[in-house]
This record gives sequence, C-alpha cells and structure tokens, in this order.
Amino acid sequence: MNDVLARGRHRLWRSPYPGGTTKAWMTTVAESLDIMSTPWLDRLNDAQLKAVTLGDGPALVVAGAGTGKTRTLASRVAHLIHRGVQPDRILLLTFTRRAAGEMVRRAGQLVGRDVAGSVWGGTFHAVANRLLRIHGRAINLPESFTIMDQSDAADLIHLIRNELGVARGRRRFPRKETLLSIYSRTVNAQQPLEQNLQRHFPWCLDDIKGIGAIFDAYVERKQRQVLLDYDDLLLFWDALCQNVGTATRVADRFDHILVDEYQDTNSVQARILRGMCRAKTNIMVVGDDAQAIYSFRAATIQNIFDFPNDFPGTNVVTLDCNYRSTVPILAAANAIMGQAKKRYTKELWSDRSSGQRPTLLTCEDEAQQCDAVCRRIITHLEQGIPLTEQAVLFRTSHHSAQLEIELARRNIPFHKFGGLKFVEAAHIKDMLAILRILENPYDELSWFRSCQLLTGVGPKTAARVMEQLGVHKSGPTKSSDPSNRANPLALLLSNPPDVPPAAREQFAALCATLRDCLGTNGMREDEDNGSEPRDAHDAPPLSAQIERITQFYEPIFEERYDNAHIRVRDLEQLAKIAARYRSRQRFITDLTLDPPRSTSDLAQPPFLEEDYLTLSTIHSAKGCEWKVVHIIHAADGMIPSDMAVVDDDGVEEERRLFYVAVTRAKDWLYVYWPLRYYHIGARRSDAHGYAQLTRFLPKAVCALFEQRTVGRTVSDELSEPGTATTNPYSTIKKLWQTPEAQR
DNA sequence: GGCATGTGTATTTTT
DNA sequence: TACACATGCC
Repeated sequence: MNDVLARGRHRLWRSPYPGGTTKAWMTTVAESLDIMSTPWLDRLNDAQLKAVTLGDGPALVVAGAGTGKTRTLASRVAHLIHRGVQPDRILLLTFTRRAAGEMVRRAGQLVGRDVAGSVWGGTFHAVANRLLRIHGRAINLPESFTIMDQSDAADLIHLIRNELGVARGRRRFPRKETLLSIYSRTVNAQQPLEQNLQRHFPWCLDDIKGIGAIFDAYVERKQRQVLLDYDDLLLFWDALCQNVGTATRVADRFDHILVDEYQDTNSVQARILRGMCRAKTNIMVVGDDAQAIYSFRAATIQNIFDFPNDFPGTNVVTLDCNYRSTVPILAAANAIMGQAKKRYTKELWSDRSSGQRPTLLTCEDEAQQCDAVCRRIITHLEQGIPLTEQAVLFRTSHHSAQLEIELARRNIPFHKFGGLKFVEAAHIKDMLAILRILENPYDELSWFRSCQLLTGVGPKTAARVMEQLGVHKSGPTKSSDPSNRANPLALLLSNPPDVPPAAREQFAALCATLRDCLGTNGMREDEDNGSEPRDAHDAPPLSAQIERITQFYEPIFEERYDNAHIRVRDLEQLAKIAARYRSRQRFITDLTLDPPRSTSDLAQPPFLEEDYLTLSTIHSAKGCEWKVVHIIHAADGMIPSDMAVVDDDGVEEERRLFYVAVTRAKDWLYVYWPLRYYHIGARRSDAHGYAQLTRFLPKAVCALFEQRTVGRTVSDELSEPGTATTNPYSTIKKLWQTPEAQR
C-alpha cells in the first residue's frame, strides 16, 4: 500500500500541492487537507487495488458480475489522473452512454468533477462520431455527415429494394430489418456474405445475388448522401486508424484507453483498439465471458481470449469477489452458469450471508403473474424498499405489456427501458426528418418522409419533387461535400417544383417552415439582415426552429394519428430535450446515438414521480443492480427465446442472458413463470397451451429456490378458504348490539 | 397516383 | 397485435 501511494505521486499533473512521497508526510497532510487523501484506493480489495494501480502496458481485467467493476474503472481513471495523466488524454469506452456518465461521475467524486469531466467517455459509436467530426475530412468524410439510426437504415434499404425490384414476383424476399441485420453482421464480423448467410440466415441463401446488389446500392447511396449508419461509424474510425495521414494523429490524442464490457465487442472494435495502440499499449479492457450477450451484433468472446496474444505482456487480473448479491442468490447464479457448455471464469463468491433464498413462483397464467408481481412490489414498498430499488426484467420488450397495464391500473409509476424508443415513434421521426433536411439537404430519406407528410403526396410525387431538386444527384463536382453542389434546399426556395393541387397549400407551408428555420428571410424581418447569404449565424435558435416546425406539423399530426392527444406529449418532450441544445447538429446526433427511451403511454412521465419502478429488458439491465429483482416469463420459449434455440450457441447465449438477469439482484430475487399461455400455436383462438419452466432451472437448480405456487388450480372464481378478513354480518351486528357486547 | 380497406403474417435483444 | 403488402376505387 505504501508503495502504491508513493508511486501514485511522482508525476503530478498541474499539481496544486507539493509532491511529497513518504507515507508519514502524506498521512499528516491528508489529515489536515482532504485533498491529499487517496479515496480512490480506499475500500478496494487486493485484486481491485492491483487493477487500479497497474502501471503502463496492456491489462485484462476479468470481472465477474457484481465484483465492483464500475468502482474499479472509476478508481482507475481517478488514479491515472492523479498519477499525472491529463484527463482529456484518457479514453473510456463503455457500452452505453449512461455507463460512461456514471463512471466519469464517480471518478469526479474522487478527483474533482471539473477534472474528470474532460475524460473522453462514451460508447464506441459516440467516440467515433466525435473523432470523425474532427478528423473525418482527412479520409474524405465531410464533417456535416448525418447519422442514421437502425430504422432509417432499414428504410433506406427498403427504398433500394423496391427500386431494384429484386423482390418482385418472387416468393418472399427477406424483410428490410432482416436485410439490415445481415448487412450489419457481415460488416461487423468482417465475414463474407455467403459464409454469414450460411451460418446465421440459411433461409436467405437463395437470394444472395439480390442481397449483394442491395448492399452495393446501399453503400453507394450512403456515400453520396453523406449518411453514416451505426456500423459506418466504426468502419470510418477504423479507417482513421489505418490511414497513414491520420493514424498517428488520432492515436496520439490518448495516453490511456480503458474499455468496459469487452466481451461484447466485435472484430471491428477490436481492430480499432489495435490501431489506437500501435505506438503505446496503455490499454485496459474489462470483461466477463459469462455475460456475453451481444453475439447478434457480431460481438465475439474471442476478443477476450485473443487479447493477451494481440497485446503481448498483458497483465491479467481476476475479480471474483461479489459485493452485490447475497450468498443464496449467488449460489443460484453459479448453479445456472454451472451447466454452461463452456465456462472460463471462476465461480463468484460472496460473504453477504442471508437466510432468504431466491423464490421461484409458478403462476396459473399471465394475469396471475402480473398480480403476483404487483403484490410483491407493494409488499417490499411497504417494508421500506422504494420502487427505485426494484426492477422487473424480461427477455423481450413486449413481455411487459400486460404488466404495464396492471401497474398503471394500480398507480404504480414505472419507467421502461429497452424496446421501442422515443425517436422511433413515427411522429418524432416526422419532426426530425424536417430538421435533418436543414442539416443535410442531400438526405434523401428525410426528404422522402417530409414530402409524404403532405396530403396528396405519395411515393411517386415525392420522388419527382426530389428529382427536380436534385436531392440524389451527385452534383457538378466529384466531391461528396454538399456545400460544393447545387443545394436542393436553395433550389426549393428559389424555384419550388410543382405539386398536385391538393398538396399546394401544405407544400407552401413546408417551404415557409424551412425558410424560417434557415433564417434567410422571414422570421425576423424587422432585424433586417440585408442580403447576407444563408448561413448558420443567421438561423434562429434551435428551440425556435422546433417551435416553427411544430406549428407546421401539428395540424398534419392531428389529422394523421387518431391517438394524437397521447402522442402530443412526445412532441412536447422533444421540445424540452431540444431546449438543452444550441447546435442543431449536436441535437440530431445525440438523439440518434443516445436516444431517450420512451415511457409507456399509460404511465405518468417519470420525471414527475420521484419514486418509480424499473421495467427493463435483460439486455438493457446490463450493468445495473437493484435490491429486489423480479424476472418474469421464465418459461421455455421466452427464456430461452424460441428464436434463439436453433443452435447450441444460441441456447448458451440465452443462458448467459438469464445469468445476467439473476445477478442483478442484491437481496431478493423472484423468478415467475406462468403455467398456461393463451394463443400458443393457434393464433386468434381461445386455445391455450401449457408452458414449461425454463430449461435453465432443472431440478437440481430449482432446489436452491424456495418454490411457491400462485393462484388457484380449481377455478378462478373460488377463493382460498380461510382468507376472509371481513364478514358482512360483523358490521350489521353493530346496529343492534349493545356497546358492551361489541367489546 | 393517392388512399382506404382488407388480408395475411411474423413475432428478440441494441449502438 | 401491429405492421407490411395487395387490391380496388376515386
């Protein structure tokens, strides 16, 4: 420890205090000056301390669930800063932006918020975005590129599929979502299409020619329109690292790289890291192969195993002491992983003893399951465990649908993570499309969408208008930079194309809206901007732009959606988020890279409620923990998902998923499964089928659970005997009983 | 060419 | 159940 402290002192970065090194000196000063304490080294166990204080060079930290990984990484950041590394030369790559924020926040508590705040923290995609806005030009990427989210990308593929006519007349051709995931997987795994199809999409093999043609057109189209999809962000970052002119400049930005959730990175990401570390290998990756749950995104555990080979001289540290869960919960978790075909990490251990075993609840049907969950949530709430310390986890987003209704009915506020996001809602996409035209006038998809907002304009008219504006022409110069080409927006305002009479009025309104948002003329005529060319300085503030677009859009919106009164809250929400931004580009980008998650229409907006329950897909629950965890639908076909059981690897991944769910619990774990599902097999019938308990809980593992049955087996109408607490006669009797008799 | 209506179907997980 | 696709009418 002494040694560690001494070592931590020798290169103080902009040191506000003298650089003493002896423990005696430090102890004295530390007592008088809080600033001299080393809180990031406090309360760490030996393994954590080792990881935090490792010197330069590559390191692999194998960190099981709940072993204090976040604390270790945050402490490492604090330690590095304290050791003299400049915060903005530390790159912290995490799986979600939320995780990055949390670690930087914790590091900030240790070394000061302002200092830690300049650490480069974020997802691979967010960091790629940042780097590409700075260095992209060097690889011919204009800095004004637009990022497509998944559904944008799928829509573009859809457009191309229709244009190419590959799907016509034939039996069913892969859906746009399928095509996108094939594309994404091919790119991310860096595998030939055919191999990928054989392995993961065998039913699409016959269409390989058409698929290839679509991919060609898709790539070409993105390039012309300066659009990047999620995968492109990684590819272009990788290109920065491979390109002679930029490789050194990009890599030199950082002295230390830390990567969280390394088991869920794919080959492109691994290659990026190798590229970033060509000159110096100060890289620490943290991961747990037992928690690898993103193979559908082409993540591969192989990255963890290959790490020591890729980076010779790697220090390996294993964290296996679990601080999160009680012994009985951990025993169950270990038993679940114990059946895995392959297993690399050791079992976890804990000294948090408890008499409370996890509970397995067999429910009559889904309604009973909902009821049981709600009742237990309330019981714990009454025991003093707030809703924020409780979570309900499930395999797929719609698994919570019935529960959401029940929670709303009982006025239990909740916040749902995972599933359809706010920005994927059609009405939000409509608003964003208009904003995106302003940002990138060559964004075909946004034009296409915006045009079709107008009544009387369908795909054909939209295409014609876009053609006239030259939206997807490659323009006079060969450069892909929009500013070098005739701008479709300028053309629209100066020389608007003709539209069908039915659409004329709305079309004019759209033009006026775009003009106002650009700020060329109008909006502030009183300020007299003269004949200034249109540019960013002239444009009204973002919030005014949103307001203007809303003004245009609201009548259309109300016409178009029959539940507009519910959805209108989302528009308000959008305006609220926008209020935090000054730059339109930042706003659009952030919304794409870190979309706010929609809450249920039925629930109160969570920001109004202080205490709310968390509903989450297991994927989205990664890295989180709660005192009480309820896992619902633990039936075969749900967990593991029917979709995943086509091969062994799929089942194994589902097992890890279940393991992740179980290890989120600190003190109480409830696993529910409904005995009976309606609409199994035959759809639209009253038929029901009987489910089976998930295969991940065989008898031997079940023995570690307390087992209960919920509901009645005879009839729903019959109540259990002896549970009545009121008797109708007891109140009536009061009417004639004497006071003495009542006592 | 747009739009309303009807029919069928396929259903994960996320940056 | 919600969404994609086809059909037929304006």
